[in-house]
Formats: sequence, C-alpha cells, structure tokens
Amino acid sequence: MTLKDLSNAIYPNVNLTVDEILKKYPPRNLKNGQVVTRYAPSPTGMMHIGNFFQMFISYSLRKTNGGVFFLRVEDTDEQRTVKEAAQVIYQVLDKFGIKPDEYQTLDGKDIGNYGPYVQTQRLQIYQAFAKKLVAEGKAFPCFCKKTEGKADVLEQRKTKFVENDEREYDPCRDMPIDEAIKRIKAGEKYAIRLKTKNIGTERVKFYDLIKGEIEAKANAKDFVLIKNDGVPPYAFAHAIDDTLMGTTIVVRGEEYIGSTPMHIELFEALGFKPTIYCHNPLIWKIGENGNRRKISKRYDPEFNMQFYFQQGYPNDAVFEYLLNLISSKFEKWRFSNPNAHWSQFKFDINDITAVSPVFDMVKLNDISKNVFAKMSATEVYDGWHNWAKEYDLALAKELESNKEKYVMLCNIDREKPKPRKDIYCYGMIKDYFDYIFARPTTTELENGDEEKYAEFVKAYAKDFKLASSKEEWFEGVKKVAMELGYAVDNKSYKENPTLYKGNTAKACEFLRLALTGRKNSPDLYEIMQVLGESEVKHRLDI
RNA sequence: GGCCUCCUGGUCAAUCGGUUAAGACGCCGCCCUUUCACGGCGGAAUGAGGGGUUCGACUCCCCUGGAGGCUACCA
Repeated sequence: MTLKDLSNAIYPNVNLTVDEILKKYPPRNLKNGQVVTRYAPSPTGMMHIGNFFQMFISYSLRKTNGGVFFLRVEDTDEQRTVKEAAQVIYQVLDKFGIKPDEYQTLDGKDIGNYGPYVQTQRLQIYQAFAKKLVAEGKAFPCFCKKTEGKADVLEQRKTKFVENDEREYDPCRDMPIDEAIKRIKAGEKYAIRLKTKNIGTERVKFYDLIKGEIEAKANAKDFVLIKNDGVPPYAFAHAIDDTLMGTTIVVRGEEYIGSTPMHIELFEALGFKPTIYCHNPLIWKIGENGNRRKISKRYDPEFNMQFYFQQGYPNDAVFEYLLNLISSKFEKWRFSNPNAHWSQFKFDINDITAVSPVFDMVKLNDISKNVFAKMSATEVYDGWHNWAKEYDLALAKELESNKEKYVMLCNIDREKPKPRKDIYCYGMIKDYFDYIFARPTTTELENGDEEKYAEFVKAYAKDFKLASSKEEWFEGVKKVAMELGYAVDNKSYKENPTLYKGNTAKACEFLRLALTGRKNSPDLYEIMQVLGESEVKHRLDI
C-alpha cells in the first residue's frame, strides 16, 4: 500500500484533479500595478462596522488603478452560518452603492470567471487539493475525536509547553497507511491534517502592508485542512481560493496575524506563491467606565450597519467618517478640496493607520453635518422622503402632501455660502422641527418672564401680518418691542439695561417661544414662512 | 505558558533623528450678529515608565507596564 492508495481512498467521489482545476483558473490579466482585492464575509446574519471597514479598505485599494474587487461568501462554519444571511450583506453593499466586480447573485449565478464565489460550492476543489497533499505525504487523515469548544484547549495549554516541546504533532500522523485505508473503508469519519515539516524551532517572515515586516515562530502544528464533514476551515479555503481567484492583496482583520505562519506553511505545501497581506485594525469604543473595549453588538447600536440606514445617515457621511479613520491624509485632502467627492481622494496603502481607532459618534455627526450643509434643499427633501418611506410611513405621506412646505423647511439657512450646520441624519429632522408639525405644548420660558412674555405676544399679535421679507419682519418685531419699552439700540441697552424691558433679542426670544416653544431654533423669519400666516396667527392666539 | 501586534491631548491624529510637538472633532473664552445660527480669533489639553545609542530621540535599541489577538475539526 502506498500514499497514492491512501489518497485514492480519500474522497473517492472527487474526480477533479489539481491540474484540471488549475487550468480552469488561469492567472488574471493584470496591467502594471493593478490589484485584485476581495471582501470575504461569513454570512452570520449581520454586517457590522468592522466588516464594513475592512470591505471599504479592500474596495478602495482596488479603485486606485483598476483591477478587480470581488465578493466571496465564506460559509464554511455551519454553526455560525445563518440561512439567507448573504442577503443582508448584499443589501448593505447595495444600499451603500458598492458593486463587486465578481460575485454570486442571490439566485446562484456567478458573475465572473473565477467562481463559484460561495465556499460551500467549492468543496470538490478543496478535497482535490487535500488528496494531492496526502499523495505527496504532506497531509494525512486523522481519526481523532473532535476537540469540543475552548475549554479543552485551555486545559491543554496548562501543560502543553512544560517540557518546552514546541511541536504539536497529531497522533495520527504516523499511522501506518494500511491501517488508515482500512479505517476509511470501514466508514470511519476522518479529518485531513497538514503534516507539518517543522520541528518548532523555525522562524518565518512575512510582509504586512500596514505593519511592515513581521517575524514569528513558524507553524509546527498538524492543523486541520478539511473537517470530518468534508468542509475546510478558514485556512485551507483561504489558501486555495485566494490563489485560484488571483487575489493580490488579502485584506483581513488583524486577528489573523497570529495564524499567518500557518497559512504560510500551507501555501508552501500547496506549491503556491505567498500572497500579500493587509491586516486592518479593529474598531473600538470607550466603555461606560472610560476604558477601551471592542465595539460590540450588544452595547453599541452603531456596530450594525443597519443603524446608519435606520438613523438616516447619508452614505457619504459614513464613507467620509471611515476614510477619516482609515487614512489621516483624508482630512487634509478634504480641507484643500472642500467640494470634491470623497471618492476622488487618492487612497494610499501606506497611510492606513496601524492603530485600532475608537469610534466617535460626535465626529461622525460633525462630518455628516458638513455633508448635509453642502446639499440643496431638494436633495435634503428627497433624502428625507426616501428615508421616511422606509422608516416612517406617516411622515412620508405628510411630506408628499405638502412637498412645497417641506422643501421650504429644508431650505432654512441652506443654499447659501455659509449654511447652518445642524442636521446630521434624516431620522432627527422630525424631532428637530417638531414645532413645525404641531403647536408646541410646552415652552422653555424662564421663570419671572411670564408677564413680559404675555404682554409682548399680545402686542405682536395685534397688528400681525406675515412679513414678505426678512427686513420687513425684523422691523415689525422692533416696532412692537420699541412701543413696549424695549431698547431699539443695543448700545444704550447695554449701558443702561434697567431703563428697558429688554432688547430686541429678548423680544425675539418671546416670539420664538410662542411659535416654537424653544429659545433656540433656526431663523425665525423663515420658520414663520414655513408655518404660514394662519398657523402663526393660531399660535399667537389671534 | 508560548508567539504576535499596538501605545503622541478626551477622540482621530502629523512628525518618518533637529519643529515653540501640526491639524480636525469636542470643551472653554472673546469677536461678529439688536433673532437662532454660520463664521472669525484665541485658550486649556499629548509623546505609558525606565534605561541606553547619539552633539541631539516622540522617532532607533533594550527592559518594564498597559491594551488586544492567536495558540479550535470558529472565522
């Protein structure tokens, strides 16, 4: 019995040979400097900010000079894979306008020549490579019981290295070929493990685009290539897929740095050229106790990308914020190109920060305010309306039936050289302008001002007419104020405040309180225009 | 236990051996504005600690500390 016999006994239904496979995946035709990147999510039912961050790095790298960005679904973990979860990923990408060059459609059609782009549809390929490795004596079948959960591993670790034994050889690696074949034929389940060629003293070097050169202990473990259900874990699928699919830069989370030596030995065993890695940092949060912690599903709504849709953040704001985290050069670029679209920013791999950033909502909001400030009134209206159609149907209807009014509302302090910066997501607009939708029931009137307030509102209501210009409106406020004994001239008011009931600012405050219930609102004249004469009269109790 | 990564203001961060250690957000103050804002100007606030190397260290080296990751038939 030979290794060839053993190899034949394994996965007898796999007829594809490695040579045939390699023919099907010819090297890509790339021009100088073009890169192939990919986004390879596990369909767990959600796309979170960390995934998205990584996807965006990958996507941006491709963008610089052509090349290919593809999507590969890594559904090899039965436990974690959620049915229909790929939909969520597609949906998020679609909403953000990210289009992979190659992917598999939801109804199973592969777009691109290097598919299938879903890993569970590639099992024959993985198994064919496994057979080859077994034939070459670089891998072997393992009949051991599966290690269950992490508890076992932790237990092992206590004793594992006491003798300074750096190797972790699997007992099955030296099983006689005859016995292995017999057990396979008998129907025993088996995994395939790599037969590491290392003894634990070797070192490896690899280059990471973000961290630079990294040197580490080489792998000396007979790790699993194919699980006993015939499905490969991450490492084997990664080595094969990213080679066959011609990925030139593998962007993945920095949690993979530690297992890269394993991947390197695997590439070598398979006879593949090693790839270039780009291990991106993770995103953090400041916890309630002031400590850093990983951003989490449970405590941080902004973890899930759906959050940004639900709140109604413009896509551009999210992208600009992420760009801000990815590259420190972006902000500088934004400053010198205030009106350019973010996609014109030249993304350089060398600028990617190596440090895990802390997510800062306040900064996101600031960036988003700037995005809104550049929009026209109709753009804001349309975005708001589209958002409402999905998340607030009643509001959507209201916006439709009074379009002119709401475009006017969206235009307050907008479409001018220095627009107001207040709105940062569509979801906040309704609350922000709640007094537009209904007469306020409470006011922020200060204690002690009640009489003056009532007096002013009454006087203002007396000859009220909706002004047709801001100047006219302001003159109107001043006139009423003056007649009641308010200061017309701010200087004299400041010199002798006790001589007056207040200044024009105070008068405006009263008017604002009457109409909006607040001491703080956008331009009152414009708000009155939006409310319209009859509604203003109503609020002045005319 | 072993291996690896990271460490400049509250946050994002520039510097790639020589600077009064940029800039942005946030915070505070002032100015502009006789509405709310926008805006303008200014301020407080940073090299984890300790050793080296060097004329000179945030930058290079070592140690300590802190944070995180990997060490699964998870990714």
